[in-house]
Amino acid sequence: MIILLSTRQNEILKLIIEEYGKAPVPVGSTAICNTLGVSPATVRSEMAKLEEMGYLEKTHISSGRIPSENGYRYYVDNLMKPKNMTGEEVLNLQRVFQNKSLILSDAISKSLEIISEMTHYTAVVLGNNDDSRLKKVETIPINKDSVIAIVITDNGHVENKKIDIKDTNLEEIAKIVELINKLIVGTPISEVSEKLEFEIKPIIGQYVTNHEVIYNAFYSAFSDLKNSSEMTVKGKNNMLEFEEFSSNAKKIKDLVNKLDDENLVSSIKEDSNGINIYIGAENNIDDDLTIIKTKYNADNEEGTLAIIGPKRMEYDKVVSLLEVLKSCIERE
Amino acid sequence: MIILLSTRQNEILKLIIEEYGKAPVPVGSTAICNTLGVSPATVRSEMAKLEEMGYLEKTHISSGRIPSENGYRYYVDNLMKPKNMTGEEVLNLQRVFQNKSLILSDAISKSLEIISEMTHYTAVVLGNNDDSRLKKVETIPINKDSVIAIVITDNGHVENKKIDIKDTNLEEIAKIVELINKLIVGTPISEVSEKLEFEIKPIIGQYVTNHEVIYNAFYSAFSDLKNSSEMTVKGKNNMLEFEEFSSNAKKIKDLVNKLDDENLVSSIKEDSNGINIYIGAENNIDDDLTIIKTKYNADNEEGTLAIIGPKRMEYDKVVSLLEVLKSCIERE
DNA sequence: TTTTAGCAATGTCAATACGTGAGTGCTAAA
DNA sequence: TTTAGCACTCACGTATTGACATTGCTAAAA
Repeated sequence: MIILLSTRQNEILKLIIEEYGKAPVPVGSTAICNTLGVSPATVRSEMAKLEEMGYLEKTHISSGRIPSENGYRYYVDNLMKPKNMTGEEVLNLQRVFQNKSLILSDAISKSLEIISEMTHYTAVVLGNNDDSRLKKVETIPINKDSVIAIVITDNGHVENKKIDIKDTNLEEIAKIVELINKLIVGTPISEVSEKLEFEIKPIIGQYVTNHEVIYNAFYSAFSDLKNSSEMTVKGKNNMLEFEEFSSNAKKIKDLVNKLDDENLVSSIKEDSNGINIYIGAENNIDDDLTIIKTKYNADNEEGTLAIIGPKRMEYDKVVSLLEVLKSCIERE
Repeated sequence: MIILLSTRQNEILKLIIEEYGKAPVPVGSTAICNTLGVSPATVRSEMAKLEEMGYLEKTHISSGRIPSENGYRYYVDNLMKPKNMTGEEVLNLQRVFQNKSLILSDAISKSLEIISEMTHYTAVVLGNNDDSRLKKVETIPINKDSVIAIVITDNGHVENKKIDIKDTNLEEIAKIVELINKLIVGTPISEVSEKLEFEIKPIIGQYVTNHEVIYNAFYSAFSDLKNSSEMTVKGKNNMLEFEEFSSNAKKIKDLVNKLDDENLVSSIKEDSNGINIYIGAENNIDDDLTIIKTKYNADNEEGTLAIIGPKRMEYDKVVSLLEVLKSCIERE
């Protein structure tokens, strides 16, 4: 149920959000009365109404107001306008994608670095190459004791494992490699481990005596590829410098740990298409943070982009940046 | 100039260091008088002498004593005895190196993880594969627009780059790969970029029209290998939990940034053989930390191990652990 | 009916003061 | 040489205070 606000109330909410975005200090009536052309008392009575409706909060009885999560929600849904990016900033992002020697995931990672420096927020990409398929496996002997097994997907990701060949020999390895290349190349990475287990293992078990070592090496290379959900975080420590956190030791440790924990950040994975905004308690990471994320979907590679910032972050700017970035990726 | 201490003074210094190791609280005379079998007053007069000699400090005029950096230095040089590790702990480390499917650097990284969990300190390895040589390069086409260039060293490290082949063709790439494999395989990684530039580039420049893209891909793969000084940090956030830091927001941010900065940590690289201990100001990272490090030198791979902890860290334990680890690596 | 001026009320923040407890140095006796 | 006793010092936690910002309310003004 959306409660409609008067034009002036909209304006006040927006002003408070903008003001609070500059510094996490409660905004008083005098601070914004000039912009509105009314007296502080008038602003105060409007503020009281906005508070009653749940869009503003006080930190204590005689403090100014801060936006509540509902307030931000209302702002994001009704008040926010896409921010026009200057050509310069957008250009920098686009340039990254014109560099053809970068594979897609590197280009994304580079552009997130740019965004995190620009905004001082934290930028995350979770690639899950769901659609990529096994392109080729190969072994290269490096000395008398070991060979390197190399596994490549059709979107250019490479994994490698060392195989100890003391208990086997090159011919047996060659046989297995041939088998894999014949039977399971083209299989989606997600299924490749199973295929190895149920289609290849029974065969090699019959005529390769010491197949365990080789089997294990490929198995683990495949799992690595599958799990290379490849989380890249840029500007992780940016978050520590925001005033609302920077002098709170406990919060800082908390944030450092949360942003280091791969599982926690990867829990922001499932959502609809488009740009999704999770304000405070709406995300399951931290009530003091907002996470804005979107899926991307290039040819054969999909993933999630996310920008993490304090709740008072510049929503309009981040949304616009993500839109630009997403279109860069998908135009690839 | 070493000032000799009486047996009792040695004992007091050692007790204070041990006590202060448990918690960063100044140690008073009563806390250790029982162990020594003398009255607090006696301990106090000895403490006063130790302070005058520079081995102890007070935080304020009526506080207990804490060890000074000189005190730790004296302890490390004269008092500390290698700590006997329990079989269990050592065994865990050794097991890692018996797993033949791990290349050396992965085994080291895994064992540092064990150590950092065990000690709650931060563990770092700086591998610089000075002696490794180029084993093979290879290209694998993944779609009509691009091939993946793969570069392998004789100690099993693999790098890969995407090459955009819009402006060239597979045959030309094959020629270049053949050339590289003929002419510069076996070259130390450190020299391989030069060789590429001065021996290969002139040749391919003559008869491969669009060689720039291919050349650049290999050049950048080689540089990546060379610069894969591959710093691995385990237990980075452990440091934040030590009482002397855990409630100091500024210090925590400071530590997080320092431990994130690759250059800063890699400045702990050059030293003599054996185990080196840098207490507080002796290291150039942080006056409140001690860094214990040692070089390792396996067949064709060398690097540096380091354990970072608060100044009151368990010196004996860390030294013993590093000795065990070093011998594990060098026995490989 | 809406807006505003005026004012009491309330809470933050920084500075100050106070009491307690831990620990020291010193001195004189054991 | 060691120890008991005592005055002294400082950190730390808990009030106390005053200055300041800001609110809500009320009554007058627009």
